[in-house]
Amino acid sequence: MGNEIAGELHMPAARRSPSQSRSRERVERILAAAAALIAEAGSDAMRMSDVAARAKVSIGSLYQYFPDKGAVIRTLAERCNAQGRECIEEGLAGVRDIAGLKKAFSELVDTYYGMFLAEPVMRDIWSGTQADKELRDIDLADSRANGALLAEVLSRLRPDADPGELAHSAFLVMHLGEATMRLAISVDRAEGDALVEAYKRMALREFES
Amino acid sequence: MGNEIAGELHMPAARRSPSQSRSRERVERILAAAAALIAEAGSDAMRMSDVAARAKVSIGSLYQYFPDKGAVIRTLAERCNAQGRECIEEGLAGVRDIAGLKKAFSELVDTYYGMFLAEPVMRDIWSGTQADKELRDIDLADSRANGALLAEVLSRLRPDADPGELAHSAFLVMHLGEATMRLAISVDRAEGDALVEAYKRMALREFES
DNA sequence: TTGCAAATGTGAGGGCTGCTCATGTTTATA
DNA sequence: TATAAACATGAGCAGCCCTCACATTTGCAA
Repeated sequence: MGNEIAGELHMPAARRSPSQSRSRERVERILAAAAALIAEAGSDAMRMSDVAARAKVSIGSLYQYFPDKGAVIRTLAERCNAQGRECIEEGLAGVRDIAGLKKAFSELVDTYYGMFLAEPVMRDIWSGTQADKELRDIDLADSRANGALLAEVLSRLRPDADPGELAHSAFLVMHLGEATMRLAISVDRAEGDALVEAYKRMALREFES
Repeated sequence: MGNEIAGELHMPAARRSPSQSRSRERVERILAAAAALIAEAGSDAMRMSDVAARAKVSIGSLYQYFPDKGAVIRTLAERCNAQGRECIEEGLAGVRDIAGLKKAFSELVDTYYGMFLAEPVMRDIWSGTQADKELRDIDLADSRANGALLAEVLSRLRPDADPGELAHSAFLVMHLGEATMRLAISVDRAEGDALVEAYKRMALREFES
């Protein structure tokens, strides 16, 4: 509440801002330990005491940099999102026409799907435990940001269309993309692939007309 | 694990099957108390001790009918789903052509949206805490069941189309419908309405061609 | 009605986990 | 080298889910 300290790169909910390089390293060790534990057994089974132990840090230290367990997970989540956003920005960068957008979007979906399949942390955080309201807010902000990127391209390619409607459409397409990923990794691989393909068809059609 | 007792109407995870009418009443009181507490502060803040107190039942009794906290929530969730499924079955019953399907689907989406907006329990369970893996499985089964209803109608109206593809498409449309509802109630009303409209356009287009 | 077994009800307390805080240690600065 | 501020530590507190040994009620046969 009364924290006036400015957030650094993906250190949103820090209780004490690490000003010495030693503690920067500590924070990284904590996050690495948390990621490893989540990859092993999921964020629900992750115990704060285990995180501290694996990071070779006392629980007290842990709580000096993260106000609670959720904050650790949220920090990891935001790093995942930042990585994803970078992909999207890159992918949409050179788009010149609708055909190009379709191609770029299609490839982006595949890339994202691959990331969801390969990254246990990403899978756990987004497909799994969303108990935290703040995590859902982060998810929402992510969809919004990604939707804005898409909407920008779309409104450039279709200047005659209503910008507001375009924005809603782009937001929804991005959000439903995430939902599709979550669904796809919850079922067997073959069905997941088919569902992702079905999503692509739906989304691409949205770019036409 | 070793429970051979058959599940009754929406009593899936019961530890002891209520054979006396008195205990039926008790179970209903427990569920009503849980629903009320969820409506007030969300399932995350719901304490088992509070549920027992409000239902005028001891905690021990509570745990005779529900193996754990998740089971209470899941039972409530399945009741919601059953209610929703009934709506969908009714809505799709008289459909004779694609135009009729579009109209029925559009109305169904509005009905569902209204339910999400009005029912705090539904909102909490589906948009909120999905910490439980088994809850997500219930969600998935629900989408699948609803998707099957839609796929049946679709394959009747378009006998030439590939049934497998149709099934995937219907499953996805239903699941993304839920995702859209969750999204819509997370933002302000005006934007939520617009997003639901955008979803409808996307979904209806899926029924054509 | 009475007596007995099975079903049902009870709530103090066990166990686990997130988190705090009083105390000790290291670092930066003069 | 002295002093203050930043940083580190881990025993223990608080709170919650759930169990279990014991009490009560119900169904039913004698």
